[in-house]
Amino acid sequence: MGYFMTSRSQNRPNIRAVAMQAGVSTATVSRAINTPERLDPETLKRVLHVVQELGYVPNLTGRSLVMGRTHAVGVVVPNVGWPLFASFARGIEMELNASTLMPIIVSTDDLQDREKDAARALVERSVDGLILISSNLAPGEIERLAPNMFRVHINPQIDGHEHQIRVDDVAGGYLAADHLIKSGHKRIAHVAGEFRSGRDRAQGFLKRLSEEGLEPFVLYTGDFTVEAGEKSVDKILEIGVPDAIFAASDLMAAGVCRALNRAGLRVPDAVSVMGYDDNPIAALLDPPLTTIRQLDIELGKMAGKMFLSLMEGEEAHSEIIVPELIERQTTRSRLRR
Amino acid sequence: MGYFMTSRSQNRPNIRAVAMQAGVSTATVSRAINTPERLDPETLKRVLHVVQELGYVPNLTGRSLVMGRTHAVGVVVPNVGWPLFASFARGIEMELNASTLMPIIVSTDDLQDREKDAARALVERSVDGLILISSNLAPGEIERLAPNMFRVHINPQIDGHEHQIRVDDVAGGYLAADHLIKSGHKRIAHVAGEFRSGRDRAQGFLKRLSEEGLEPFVLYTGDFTVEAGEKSVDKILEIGVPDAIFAASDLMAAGVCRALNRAGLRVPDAVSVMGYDDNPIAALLDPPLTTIRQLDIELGKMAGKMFLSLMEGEEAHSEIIVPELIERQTTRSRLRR
DNA sequence: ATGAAAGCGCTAACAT
DNA sequence: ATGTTAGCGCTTTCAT
Repeated sequence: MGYFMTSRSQNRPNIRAVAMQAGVSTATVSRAINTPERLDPETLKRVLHVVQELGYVPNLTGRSLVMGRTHAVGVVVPNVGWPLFASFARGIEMELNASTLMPIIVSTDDLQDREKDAARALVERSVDGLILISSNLAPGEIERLAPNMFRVHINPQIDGHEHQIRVDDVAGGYLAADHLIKSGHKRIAHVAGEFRSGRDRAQGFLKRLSEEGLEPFVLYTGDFTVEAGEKSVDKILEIGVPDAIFAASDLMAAGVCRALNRAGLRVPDAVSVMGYDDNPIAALLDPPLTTIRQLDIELGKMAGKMFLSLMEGEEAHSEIIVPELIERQTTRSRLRR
Repeated sequence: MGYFMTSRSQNRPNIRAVAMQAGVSTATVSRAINTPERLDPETLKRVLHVVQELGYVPNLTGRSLVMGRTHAVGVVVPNVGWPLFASFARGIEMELNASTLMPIIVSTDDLQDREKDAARALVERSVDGLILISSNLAPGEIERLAPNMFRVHINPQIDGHEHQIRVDDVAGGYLAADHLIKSGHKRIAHVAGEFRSGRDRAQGFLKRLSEEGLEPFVLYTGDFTVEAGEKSVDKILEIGVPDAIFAASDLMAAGVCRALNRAGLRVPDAVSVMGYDDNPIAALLDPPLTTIRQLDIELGKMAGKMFLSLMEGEEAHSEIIVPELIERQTTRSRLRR
C-alpha cells in the first residue's frame, strides 16, 4: 500500500478552538452542544455564534471514546449489490434514521471467512451492535467474535440464535400451494430451491398438497437461477403437461415461463406459473408473475426496530414474518362454472 | 428516545489489560500489533499469546483519535435500495476491500437537505473522504460542509466538481441510434427520460439521426417508469407504427414492449425496441431486451480506485465512462438481403 | 528493545 | 452557571 496523505483533514476546528475563541472552557462548549438548557442564554448565544463562525462540527470519535458508544450498528449481509439485501439494508437505514444510529453495511459473499472478517472489522470499529442476515456462523462463534454485543439475526443458517427474525418459508410454500389448489389446479409441479429456504418452501408446498390427498406432479431442484427454471421445464414435460408449476424463486419462474412459451404452452392458459420473492422483475414479466412476497424493506425495518428495542433493554425475543400472496396474471382458475 | 443500555459492551479488554497481563508496557503491545518486526521475538510471542488469550481486538476509535484518520469513507447515494446504487456501492466495497478503507453508505432520497445531513453526519464521524453520486449539492456547498476532504463525484447534477467520473449519456444515446440505423431502421421513436441523463441520451440519439438526415418519428418524455413506457406507446401509435422505439430506461422499454404486445404488435417482428441501463430485468424479459449497459459495479470500482489514488496524493482528474451496446432479441435487422 | 509520558477530541464528575 | 481535571484507548516521541 502506498503513502497516504493525511494532512488535509487535520485542520478541522476542535472544541478547544471554539472554547478559546468564545472565551469559555471546553466544558461549556460541550454543554452548548449537548445540554444547551443548562447554560446561561447569553453564553450559549456567544458559543453558538463561534461554532457557526468557525464551522465547528463535533468529532464523534472523541465523543465515542469517552461515551463508550459509537452510535453505529454493523449490518452484515451476503451482498449489498443484490436487490433483496439492498432493500433490506435500506429498510434498516430508514428505521434507524429516526434514531441516532447509523448502519455500516458489509458484504460477505456468503463466505464464512469473510463473515468472520466482517464481524471483526465491525468490532474493531466498536459498533454498538450487529444485525446479521443469512449468517453462516454458529452462535458460539459469533459470540466469540463479538462478545456481549447487541445482535439481531435474520434467517441464520444455523439455529440457536436469540433475537431472531424468521421469514416463514414453510408458510410461504403452503400459501402458494393453497392458492393453486383453491383455483382448481390438481397436477402441480414444484421447482424447489436450495438451502434451508428452498427446503422449507418445498415442505410447506408438500404439506398443503397432502392435506388434499394430492401428490406433486414433479419435484425438481434448481439453484434459484433463470437457467434452472428453464431446465426444469424440460424435465417436467418429459412426464407430461401439468396444470401448474410453482417455482421457489421468481428468477426460476421467469425461466419456466420462457421455456413454456418456447414449447408453445401459453401461460396461464395452458399452464399456471407461480414464483416466490416478489422480485422487482415479477411485475414486469409478461404476463406479470403471481408470486409470494417477501417484504424485504419491511424485514429491514423490523430488524431495525428490534435492534432499537434491544438497546432499550427489552428482553430477547423472536418474530416470524409470514409472507403474502401477490396474485398477478400467470395463474388462472381452472374451476368450471 | 428511550434509555439506552450501554453496559454490555464496556468490558472489552483494552491495550492496558494486555500490557499488564503480559508484563509489558502499552507501547510494546501497540508495537506488537503494528510493527512486530521491531520487537524482540520472545516478547512478541508473549504479547501475542496474551492477545489471543484475552481475545483482544484493538479499538479503532482510540487509534483514529491519535492518528487523525478513521479509514472510513462516506458514500452518499440517493437510495441504496435501488439496483443501480446498490451495485455501485458494491463496486466501491469490492475495490476498497483490498485497502484498509471501509465504506459507510448513506441514502439521501435525492433530497438536498438529506444530502446535507448525510455529509454532516459523515464529517462528524471524521471519515477520510466522500464519494458522492448524483449529488445535488453545488461545489461551494459541499466544500463548506466537508472542508478539505478527499472527494470523488459521480455524475453530479451541478457541474464544477473536481475528481469527477461521468457516464457519457450522450454517447449512449448515440450508440443506441447507431445500432438501430445500421440495422436498417428509419422511422425511430424515442421515449426520453428526465434529468440531465435523460436529456443527454436524447441529445446523442438526435445527433446520430441528424447525421443520417433522419427526423425522429416521435419524441415523448417520460419519468423512467414502466407506466410511462406504456403510455408513450398510445401517443406513438396515434401517429403510426414506427420501425423502432428507443426508450431511455429498461423499465420504460418493458412498458413499451407490454403495450405493443397488447396492441398486437410483436417485438421485434413488427417493431424493434431498445432500452437503456441493462437493468437485471432486461435479460429476463421475453424476448430479452437489447439495451445500453451502464456498468454500475464497474462504476463503483472506478470510483473506489479514484478515491484511493486521491489519498495517495494523485492530482485531480476526471474520467468518462462510455456505455456499451448489449444486443439481445428485441431488435432485428430490417435490411433486405 | 522497551518504558514513561504526553496527547488526539471529547465528556463528566467535582468544585466553585 | 461555569471552570478544572481526569480519563476514554490508542500511538508516538523521547529516554533509557
